[in-house]
Amino acid sequence: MQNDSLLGYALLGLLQQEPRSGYDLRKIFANSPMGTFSDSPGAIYPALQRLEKRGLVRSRVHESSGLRRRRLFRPTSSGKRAFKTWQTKPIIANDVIHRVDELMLRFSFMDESAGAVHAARFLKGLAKEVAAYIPSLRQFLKVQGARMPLSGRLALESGIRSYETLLGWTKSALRIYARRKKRGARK
Amino acid sequence: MQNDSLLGYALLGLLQQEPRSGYDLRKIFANSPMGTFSDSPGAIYPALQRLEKRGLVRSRVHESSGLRRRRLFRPTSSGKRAFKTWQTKPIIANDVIHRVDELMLRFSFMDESAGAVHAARFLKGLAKEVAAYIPSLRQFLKVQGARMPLSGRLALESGIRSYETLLGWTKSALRIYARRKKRGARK
DNA sequence: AGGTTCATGTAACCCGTTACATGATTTC
DNA sequence: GAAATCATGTAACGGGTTACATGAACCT
Repeated sequence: MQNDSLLGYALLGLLQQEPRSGYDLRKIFANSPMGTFSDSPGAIYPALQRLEKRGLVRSRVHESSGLRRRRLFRPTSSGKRAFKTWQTKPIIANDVIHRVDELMLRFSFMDESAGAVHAARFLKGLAKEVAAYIPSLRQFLKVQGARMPLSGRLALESGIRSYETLLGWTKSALRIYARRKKRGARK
Repeated sequence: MQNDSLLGYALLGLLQQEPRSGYDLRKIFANSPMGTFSDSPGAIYPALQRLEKRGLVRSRVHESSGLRRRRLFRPTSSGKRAFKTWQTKPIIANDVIHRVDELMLRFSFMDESAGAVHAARFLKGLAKEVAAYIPSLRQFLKVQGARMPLSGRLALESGIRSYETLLGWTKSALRIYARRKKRGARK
């Protein structure tokens, strides 16, 4: 089933690396730059319950002697499928305008769950959409800039720069995948 | 009387430029790169009602002959005060980690509602916090990079680049305010 | 006269935030 | 034996999304 929050996908992605408990996941969000996700129990435990209810993960309580009881979650095959579907769906213009965070999350787990071919395809699609969006921002700045206050203009300029940076990143990332592919083929 | 969503502040900021209707505001969100806000009526009209209930804006129905009836909103003095307080509060580390969008929104309306002095102060504070955050991301990449998949590493690299771009932007924006101040003084 | 745009709203649903609660285990 | 940390949860609240509803004015 569709209808999962970003947090749900982040959890699914992390659980695909290895089985983890809710507490493990909270620590990851608290101690790593991974997304901007909340490490609060009120977000994570309900999200795990929803994933389980939808059949995307299953869990088992571990009571290793001497250790605290932990409920370990792992994705089901249906969960893996749903994740990959979400991850590899084509990039549309609106993703670049309104959902850059989601795009980066999708890419973060690309190697592990979809492979290098999908990673390269993703980067190409992203580069295309970003390259298409930047001129429209420039155009807006050119047309509307005069009647905007300085700080507004500068804020827009900041947005443009950040998309330019993103575009540059996709290109350098693509080069890395290309190099890797060549080396792999040579071996 | 705190507790306002980002959308609430965006609306307050726009209403400070000139009185507008809900429909005006929707069009702005639909047709400008302003934030990533929703232009859906289900978001905007309730948000305006909340602002009015909290005394931050007031509204009046206009029935100019021959025109459609429009409800025009404008900020109250208490609304202006609340906006400026939010806008000029000191920048903390967590803002840079979790709330860059909010920071840019605060800055967008800086000239109009707080003035150039506050704008420069804001940029200095932002530069300081961003400059402090970047090394910790680099450190994380250095320590954890080896055990991360390529796509994860690249995603993190993208985040670092975007903070570097933001830092560069704050500096160039600061130069602009400095220049402007000098020119103003010379006059 | 009929379709489009203007303009304002409401209701169900989902989910994140904040705060609270509970108990076990480790640490000093 | 007290405090901190581990570990899992729940409940109230706020607010955004989606979808639906309504009617007036404008266009052809």
